[in-house]
Amino acid sequence: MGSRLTISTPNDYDLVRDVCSYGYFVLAPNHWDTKKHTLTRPLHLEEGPATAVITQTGKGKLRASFDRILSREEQAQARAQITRMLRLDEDESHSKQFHGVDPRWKKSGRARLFRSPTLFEDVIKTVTSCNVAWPSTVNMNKQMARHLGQKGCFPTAARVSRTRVGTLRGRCRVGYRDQRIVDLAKLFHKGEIDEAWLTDRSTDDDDVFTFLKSLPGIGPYAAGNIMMLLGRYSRLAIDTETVRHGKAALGLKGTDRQIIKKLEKHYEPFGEFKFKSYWFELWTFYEDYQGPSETWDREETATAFTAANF
DNA sequence: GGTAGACCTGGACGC
DNA sequence: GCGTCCAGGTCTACC
Repeated sequence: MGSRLTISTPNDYDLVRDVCSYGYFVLAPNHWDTKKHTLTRPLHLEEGPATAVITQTGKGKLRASFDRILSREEQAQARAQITRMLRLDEDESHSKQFHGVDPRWKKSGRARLFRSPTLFEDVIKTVTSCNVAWPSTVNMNKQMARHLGQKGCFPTAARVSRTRVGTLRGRCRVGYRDQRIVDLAKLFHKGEIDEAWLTDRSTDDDDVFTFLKSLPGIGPYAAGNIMMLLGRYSRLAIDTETVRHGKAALGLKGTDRQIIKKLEKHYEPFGEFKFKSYWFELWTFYEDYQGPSETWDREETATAFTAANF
């Protein structure tokens, strides 16, 4: 029997709703159990990998059960990673502020977007989502966890920085992203990505955006997406899905360039929460087609979430 | 500052 | 079952 941690959450936290809120929850090594409503996730800790099964035990309370005993230090590390992943740092007042700006989500309570236990994983997952259909993103993450991750964990920056580009391409099927992924891992491993500066509220959004765009493999879309993952929601991450959403859900007309301008204008009133307003609109559209997100299974989304199905 | 073409994978489609 | 086409965001070279 392993360690069990009780984790306090904001009162409005809902594990089912708040985990199943962004596509990364179905990407390896995350496993969402669609029946038991638990999140299983292997974490890198000081003495090696440990897998957590996270369940909601009541209002404001989660339980994380591990497959081995954790030291005191490891318990603190696990808490920190789970807090980041589940966005437990965004308290009720943050949700209320968002719902004040965009009341459409007040009833459902949607306010948080699932992310990864580390910024490195978020950045690599973003790169694997660029210029590919969703099934390839699913596969790249699955293969990286399988071939490079210790006991099924997502690989660390140190491990990826030592990996040959041919291995990433051949085994993990990342294609031309191979060199960019290794270069990003080296930057993280050498400590050249200053996470404290990126998350500091006094750092300007424009400066963060400019810095992110200077990283290998990160363009305007990826930088906008990583800003969301850093908790900065003042920008959109515009890709072909955004344009499709503008046409299909908002009825916008014109060339892609014109539609993008109209989208920027459409989301302008949501100010600091633009990304959330956009994302929950898009998410609702996906749920209308595929059913509630808590019923989505990784393998099913890999086949169901193709452009042809939208 | 704007744009064309290359990059790689996997799904869709035609035969 | 095989071959071909296409979608997807970033990067480089060029105007």
